[in-house]
Amino acid sequence: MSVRNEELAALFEEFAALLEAQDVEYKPRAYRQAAENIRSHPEPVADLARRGGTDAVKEVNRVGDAIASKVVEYVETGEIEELEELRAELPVDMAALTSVEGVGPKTVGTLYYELGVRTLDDLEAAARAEEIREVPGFGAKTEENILANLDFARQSNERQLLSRARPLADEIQRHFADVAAVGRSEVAGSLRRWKPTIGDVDLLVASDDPEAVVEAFTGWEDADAVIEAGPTKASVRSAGIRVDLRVVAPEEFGAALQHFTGSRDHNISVRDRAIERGLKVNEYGVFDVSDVDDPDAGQRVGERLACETEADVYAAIDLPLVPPELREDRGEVEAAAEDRLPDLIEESDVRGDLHVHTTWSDGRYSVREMVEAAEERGYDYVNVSDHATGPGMVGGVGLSDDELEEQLAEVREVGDDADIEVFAGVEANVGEDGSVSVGDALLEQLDCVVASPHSALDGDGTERLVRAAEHPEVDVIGHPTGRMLNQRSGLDIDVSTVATAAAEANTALEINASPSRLDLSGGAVKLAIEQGATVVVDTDAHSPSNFDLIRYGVHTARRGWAEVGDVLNAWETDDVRAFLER
DNA sequence: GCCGTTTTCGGCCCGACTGTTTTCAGTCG
Repeated sequence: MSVRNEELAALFEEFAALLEAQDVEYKPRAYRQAAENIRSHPEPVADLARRGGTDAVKEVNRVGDAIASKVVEYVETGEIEELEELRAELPVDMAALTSVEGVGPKTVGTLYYELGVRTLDDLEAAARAEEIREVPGFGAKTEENILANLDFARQSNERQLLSRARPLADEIQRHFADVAAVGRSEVAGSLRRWKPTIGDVDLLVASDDPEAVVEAFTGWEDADAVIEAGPTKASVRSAGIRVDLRVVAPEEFGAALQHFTGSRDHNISVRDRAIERGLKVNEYGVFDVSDVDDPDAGQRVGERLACETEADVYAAIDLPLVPPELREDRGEVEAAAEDRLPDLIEESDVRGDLHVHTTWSDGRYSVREMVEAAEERGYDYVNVSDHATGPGMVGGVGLSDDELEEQLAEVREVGDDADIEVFAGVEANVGEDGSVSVGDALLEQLDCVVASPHSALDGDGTERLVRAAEHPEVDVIGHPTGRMLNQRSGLDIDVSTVATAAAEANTALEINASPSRLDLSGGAVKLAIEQGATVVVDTDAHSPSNFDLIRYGVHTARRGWAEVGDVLNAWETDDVRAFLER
């Protein structure tokens, strides 16, 4: 069983917290940044360690000799000696304890040394016994807050899917629409960057009367609890999701939006570039501090160059506007500086969907209904791709070759009546050995064959997907890793290897737009495109309303730097047909 | 611990809020 990036990231986050608890400076930040970059690395870092040792692991941004050798040590031995030593000195359940709102590494350290608190249960017992308020630097209020936040920490440490967070953000914005003090309001943070899962919802509001906005926010009917509320900033919990509000002056909205959209690492790159130019960037604007003795003397020191719009902020450091989806410190600042940012695909560029189900398998609408829905959306083409029977298909969902043959007749008939191109397809299963679960004779009759892994979804899937991609009748590899967000991480794949094979075989790699999948991920899409592969954004629709999920897929494609030319279903019908026939 | 068109040594993003304090540490984003 291979080591997952998530597991490595958690280790280094624990490392960072243990160091921070002991008042170590700077190292915690280095460990946290490394952890974050390992987590979001599109390929298993453990594989890098096995294949190329520390030098290969150092390819990960912000990972140097020391952390790389710890990765190798962990992959080889299952342990990191230094981490074990730190754990021995501070034997606490760091991840659980710091998941309590308001409890950080320093607090964990103090409560362990003063009261012997090691677990959430210890923490609750100490709070109930009113022991925490006796510790120097703590008081009754802190103790109450810990008790109030304990239950929430116990029940939920999952990140939220976009499909929950987006509608919640929309809901608050509707609430704000009736508040006179609210000027412009925008979603910021990871939600605006369309990360597949988000920790909280960040909202930014422009107003000359911030306190009225905070009041309207904390008084929002769906706010279950107020976490904090100051003059310009407040946080509430709603439906188990933390929502952070920040209110800024209208003339500083652009600088604030840039700041609160992040990512943290992107902003560090932006600030580094500003520092090179004698400038300072913060949430209030870009300032020329070259003639200022102490640039850190206040929030608005020096001559302000920009702040009204995000474009002004980037222009002040000689960059074009960087789209939010690219702001992950994956080379976008360098690309912007060299004027080679991609011309990203947009939702309106999508011309069809190549992965759609009907009542023939587990869809809830007929072939005709799904085709009509695609027509109504203004699509030029749609591929009917019901499940074939095979590995991973349970409960009689998948169709036999004979049944597929029957369905083919119906799809052709509907296609004859339709104003759009109707491709006859299938979603076949990729077996553990990379074989495809439908007979070649039938595959040859079909226009567009999607092949997806549905079983044995762990371990290394590279060879398996390469073999499927090289099958002459396969046109699309559906949800390549089979991951389900928050549930299973799916196959480990060497994206470059799979993408290279797919590019040579004229097989497209799917970006499955279902919010619980988003598979491939944005990082993997970027790698795939760099290898020359074509991607396709599909909704895997089981009903007409599912076609709306396309936006999650398009934004994932944008996170992968995809342009129209990279995305099969942004092409015209004839070009798609030509690709499928190759 | 990481990193380099100011550096291989000496810096490290930066500000709001809270609770505990008489000026600040910890947490969070």
